[in-house]
Amino acid sequence: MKPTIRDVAKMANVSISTVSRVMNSPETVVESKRLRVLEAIEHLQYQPNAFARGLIYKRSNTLGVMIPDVENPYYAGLLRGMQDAAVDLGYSLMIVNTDRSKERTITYVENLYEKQVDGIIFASDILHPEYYDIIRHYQIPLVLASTNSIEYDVPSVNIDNEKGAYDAVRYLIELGHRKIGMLSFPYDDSISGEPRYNGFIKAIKEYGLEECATHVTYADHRFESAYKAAEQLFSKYPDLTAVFTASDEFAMGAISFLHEKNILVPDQVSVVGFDDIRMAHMYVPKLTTIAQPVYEIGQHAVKKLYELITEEKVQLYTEILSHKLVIRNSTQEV
Amino acid sequence: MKPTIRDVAKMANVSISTVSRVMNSPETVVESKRLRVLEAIEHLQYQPNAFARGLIYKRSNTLGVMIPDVENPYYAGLLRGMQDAAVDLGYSLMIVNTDRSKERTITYVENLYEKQVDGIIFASDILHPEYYDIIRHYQIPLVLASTNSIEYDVPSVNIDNEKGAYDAVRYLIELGHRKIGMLSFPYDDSISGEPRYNGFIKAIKEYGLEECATHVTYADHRFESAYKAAEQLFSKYPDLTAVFTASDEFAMGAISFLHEKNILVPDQVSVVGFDDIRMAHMYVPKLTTIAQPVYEIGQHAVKKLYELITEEKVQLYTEILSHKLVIRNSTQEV
DNA sequence: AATGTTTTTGAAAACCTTTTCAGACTCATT
DNA sequence: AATGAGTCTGAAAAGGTTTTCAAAAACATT
Repeated sequence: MKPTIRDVAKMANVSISTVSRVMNSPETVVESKRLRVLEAIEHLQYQPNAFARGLIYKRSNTLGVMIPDVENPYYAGLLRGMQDAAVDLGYSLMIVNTDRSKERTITYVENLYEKQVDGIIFASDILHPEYYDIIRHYQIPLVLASTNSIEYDVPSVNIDNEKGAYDAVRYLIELGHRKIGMLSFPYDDSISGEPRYNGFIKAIKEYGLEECATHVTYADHRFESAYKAAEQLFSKYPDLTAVFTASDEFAMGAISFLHEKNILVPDQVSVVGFDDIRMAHMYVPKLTTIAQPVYEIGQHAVKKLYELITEEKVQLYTEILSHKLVIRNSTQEV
Repeated sequence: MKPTIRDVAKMANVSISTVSRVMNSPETVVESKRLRVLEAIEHLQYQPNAFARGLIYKRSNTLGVMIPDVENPYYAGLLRGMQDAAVDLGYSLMIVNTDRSKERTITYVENLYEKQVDGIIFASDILHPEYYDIIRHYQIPLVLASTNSIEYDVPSVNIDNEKGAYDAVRYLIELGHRKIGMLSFPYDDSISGEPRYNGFIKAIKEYGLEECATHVTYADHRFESAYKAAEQLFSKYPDLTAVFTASDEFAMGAISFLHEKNILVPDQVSVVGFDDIRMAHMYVPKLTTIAQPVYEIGQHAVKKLYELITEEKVQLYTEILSHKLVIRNSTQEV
């Protein structure tokens, strides 16, 4: 049996109130008793029961994290930042994979609510009305990480995806590339699909390369489909000298395809990715990419959630962290 | 304010006992009342409070997972399997990164204990006596995933690392390689360092290649240090035609190094990895590797922990899942 | 109609902690 | 020695649920 406060009290020969006080406001109990209590706690290896505490404080010191898929390396970095910040603030994390399934997601929200999480971080997916409604209804504090919402007024931490894409493409143009294609997320993905595409378009227009606007193929978020999309892209536009991809995984898909066709990267085709996942610098060639500060996004998201929980409001609603272009070996002058 | 069982009772005009019964043994309450209660629950969107329940059942339906580092892609697969199995069994997961730090790990155990997790999965690290003692003392059910313990009698799910390494090296030998090196984890890592090294040795001895036994360099678990280790290895033994690496990340480190030295893989040097992380088939070249059934390891670990929690014992103590050699493009005949 | 049996119900205790409140004790002041 | 102020302590209530137990209600049997 786990020792309870009662056992400690008995052993130290004081009331349970005194034991509680030793733990929560030790200065109010005389030294002699305090020492006895401390000794008893140590001896029994007593740890207060979080259920009983939760019942009183109505807080669990636990945060729910909803991400599409732990296996995606991009989220791993996010998680890492969240974890570290949570530990600092005395919180634990409960992580669920939504797989971008509405049904699953809603069940998980119910779960997290029942488990009395103090707040939820919803990461990297579209905040559908169904999600918003239920979280809203339960009145669970919510912040968005690596995504944002246009329709709803929810605090978020993200980067400027359009600007990131723009910077990537401009870099290619400045290297002298004129025939540039793009491997895009689906356009209806308003989080990273639409803005990255828009950034691409903006850059090419600005430099008068309107004809590139059609050099785009779409793929869902996985490597395999990026590989196929690259195949399509290059069969239609074989004279492309550069391609901007919506993620590093897409970049790898493209490079894999090109490698198989014996097209050299970067000698014949330059590729720039997005995200700067850990693997980006392990790849052959090392990827030139737009680095997202994933770790910071994760950290800031939990800090913001903490702020929301404790102050019930948040200073800075929409936080945009800055990306940067990391130049490695998958690009070169034309 | 969150609705409580009392609010439901009031609205349905019954006692709280009846409400509780509707939720836990509905057949014992007459239909008319049951319907009224159900309606009230629906209307108030009532969810029972997990703290109060936990206090009674002494269970949280939450499992603690301790892994070295979420960012390592190998663990992501593990986690995925655990998550899916946990959801099936009605459990949530609380995940912590130990960073292989003793101090941190012990604090986390205390945390998880306080949060009343029903059990702990300890993954991919050595179960130091300090860890074992504290978990043991708190009497928290424990299973090991992707690791095992020689000193202590703890249920575990793992693969046969020595056999895996042996199979990898034998494959290289059968391809005709005679000058084979290894990039090993530290030998004092008794989980994957020692057995994989031993498997290497076993294979080369069996084929009379004793002189290869010295062609080994060591690195900690990260890419960068594998890169350096590869540098050492090839500067000492430049005529190696194949190298077996203790992980896919190591394989990538080796290939990166070789690529930079303009040594072609697999044309001049064959490389075989270990783990088959998701990235392995995205790499250029796609890695030949020993595939661990990570997803299954995760799943089985959760199931085993569940068994341990509910039955207080476990059928199969040490579970060894089978690996397989996946032949891709980083190896070829000599 | 009276009795016995079974089903259904609600009151209250239990789980473990924190916190309020009032009483006991200490110490200083007259 | 009596009073007052201040410090320390323990009893009890509260938090939300499940479960036991006894009472009430429903039904069946004579």
